[in-house]
Amino acid sequence: MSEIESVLKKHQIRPTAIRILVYKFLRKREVAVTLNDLEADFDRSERTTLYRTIKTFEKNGLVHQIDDGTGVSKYALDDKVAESGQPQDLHLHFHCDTCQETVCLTDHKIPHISLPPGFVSKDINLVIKGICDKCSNLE
Amino acid sequence: MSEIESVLKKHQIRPTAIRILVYKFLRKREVAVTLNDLEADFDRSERTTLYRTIKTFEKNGLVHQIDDGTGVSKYALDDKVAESGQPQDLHLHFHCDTCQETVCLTDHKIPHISLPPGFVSKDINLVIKGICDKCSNLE
DNA sequence: AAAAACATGCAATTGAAGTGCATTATTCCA
DNA sequence: TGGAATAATGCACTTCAATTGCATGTTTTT
Repeated sequence: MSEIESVLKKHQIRPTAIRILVYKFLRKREVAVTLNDLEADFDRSERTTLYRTIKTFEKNGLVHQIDDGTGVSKYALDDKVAESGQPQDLHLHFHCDTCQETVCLTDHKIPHISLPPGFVSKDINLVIKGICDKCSNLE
Repeated sequence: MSEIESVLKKHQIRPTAIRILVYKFLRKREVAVTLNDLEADFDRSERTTLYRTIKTFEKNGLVHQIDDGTGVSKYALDDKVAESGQPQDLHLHFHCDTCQETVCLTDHKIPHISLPPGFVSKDINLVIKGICDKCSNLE
């Protein structure tokens, strides 16, 4: 059994052909991908199948969904999870206004933010927009 | 001329009947509103007109758009701007999973976040999800 | 008062997300 | 093993927010 298959199985995901391909695709990309990105790379496959594939990955904690404010959902592998089995720590996302790419800054933990009395925090979404390292070097 | 009219004019917005009503509506609400909220309160008026009204307000710095991750855009008055003419400071938004309302925690400034070399920050979107003060008191 | 600029209303389009259902593939277990 | 049960896939279709085009109505300007 390949390494990829065992990663999927560890997450209770049946390693079908498409799922393995989608997983490989996510691995290959360092940036978060949209459903359209997937579709563009998988002419042979159905949008719905890709949609459900990514949703299955998400449900089983293999990817996380990113809302970067562009109005289109993006997804990225929870690499740490894939290896350790521990849920991915909260981290921030950076969206580049130039190349439109969104990346996980996995090493940048979100600082603790105190809330007014009565507010209970369960989840945090932090997206920073600007110019990414690749694009700023091109200027 | 009413106070509202002068606020609109200060922002180069012609104070038409609908615009004044929309502004009043935004004032009345302490939470961010969706287009649907507006529409529900303005049977007489057209969705498109409300849409364009809010977009005009946004373009002229009277409201800011909030993406709280629900997939529906919300809008809230830039109160400070309305008074001072200065752009609203970056602040965080809180979305309550219970009542589904989103509020601006205007007094909570977003802490400085250092980025890796090459990344330039232009804008920050920080949304915290959980239970708001009203809903946590009800438990 | 006429022309120009802007606001409004209605119809229609777009695009992402999601659902229903029939078909195909895989797993389970007698 | 073979057939029932379960899950995955493909296709069509729906939903819903966002947005645009265009005709009409209203202000503003001169």
